[in-house]
Amino acid sequence: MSLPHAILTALLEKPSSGLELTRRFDKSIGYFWSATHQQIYRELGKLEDAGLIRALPSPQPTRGQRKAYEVLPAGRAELTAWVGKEEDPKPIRSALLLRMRAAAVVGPQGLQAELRRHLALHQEQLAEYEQIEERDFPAGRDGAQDRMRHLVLRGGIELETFWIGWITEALDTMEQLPKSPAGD
Amino acid sequence: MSLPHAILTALLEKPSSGLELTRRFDKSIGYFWSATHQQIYRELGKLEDAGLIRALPSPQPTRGQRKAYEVLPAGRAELTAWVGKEEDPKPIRSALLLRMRAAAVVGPQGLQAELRRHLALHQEQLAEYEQIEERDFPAGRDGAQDRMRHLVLRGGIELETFWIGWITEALDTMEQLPKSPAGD
DNA sequence: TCAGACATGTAACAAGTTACATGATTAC
DNA sequence: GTAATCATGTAACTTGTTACATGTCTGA
Repeated sequence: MSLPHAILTALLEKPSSGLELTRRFDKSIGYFWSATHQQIYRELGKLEDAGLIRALPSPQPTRGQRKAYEVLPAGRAELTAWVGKEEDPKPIRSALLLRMRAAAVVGPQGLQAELRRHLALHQEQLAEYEQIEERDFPAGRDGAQDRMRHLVLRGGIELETFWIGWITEALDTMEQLPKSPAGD
Repeated sequence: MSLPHAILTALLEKPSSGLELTRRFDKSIGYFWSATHQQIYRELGKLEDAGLIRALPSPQPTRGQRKAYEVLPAGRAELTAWVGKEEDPKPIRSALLLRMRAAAVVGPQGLQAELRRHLALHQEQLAEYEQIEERDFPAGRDGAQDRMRHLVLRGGIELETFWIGWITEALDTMEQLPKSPAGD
């Protein structure tokens, strides 16, 4: 149940239309909560019905015409309550770790190439985050908002760093393995 | 599309019934791919229909009576193909990072307590993994299977370590913050 | 015999994904 | 006027979650 809260956060930062939100989810917000435009439109509808947001008054908001939303007090209250709510961390779901386990059973054919490909992707992502860090969080700026947003970015950076480390470790290990598939 | 492959892996390691699988998902496999018994039964049905697994011959497998499955050659082939297939990493979805970003907008009320709670949970999980590591991967054992399964566990350990580090960092930062909510 | 554990399953729903449909605006 | 882009939306489907229903087996 986090998508509505992601949208509320984004709209509080800046009232936007569905497509603008989609674009912002492709960038910053989507770095830790991704969503497609279909999900976003569906959720905007629900949030509006629930009275948490409203469409900004505009000419005639028909199909094809831009419709921007802003957060209502009830929406801000809902988000505020959610920030401190007890909610257990969801168990990890990593297809890559799963594939490694499967490889232990049926042999690693092809997995090394995949690992190398993922390594490159994570390195790219890390580079992107580090660029954002340099640009948006130079030493010195330290308002409360800045620090918290910097923490979020640090999370992304450290996660990518973890993956790069693990994949490197995995590749090292697998290179030392005999070529034949692991038999039971 | 990983649940079927998680099940195939588990069944190759050891033919099992639905409930046994559920138990194994609560432990080892579920550490990186969780599933409830309802998901598992549904998926077992599909895999059987697809001819990838079959029920082991048994008395009369009616409702309420144990029904064990084993993997057929087609199932092993499917899993083998999947291990090396190109499949991009899924974007991260972290409610905790999202809550931090929301806190930057509506203020951090309650978030610190949540962070402390999560910190404790992650520390517990890490301790559990480290116990498993000691028990199952003592220095010396180094078959190909062992090494790959050890890598998977290392992934879990390093991920928990990442979270512990990040949350600690976050708590440090937030303790230095002024008490008032972050205004826009 | 009946309580409790074991075991499989249904149903309804929520969330996420994929493909496509429709209308408005702009630039040529 | 028509192609490209902007913008909102529907529909169908898959995956994951929650609550509950049903049958079997074991031991007190």
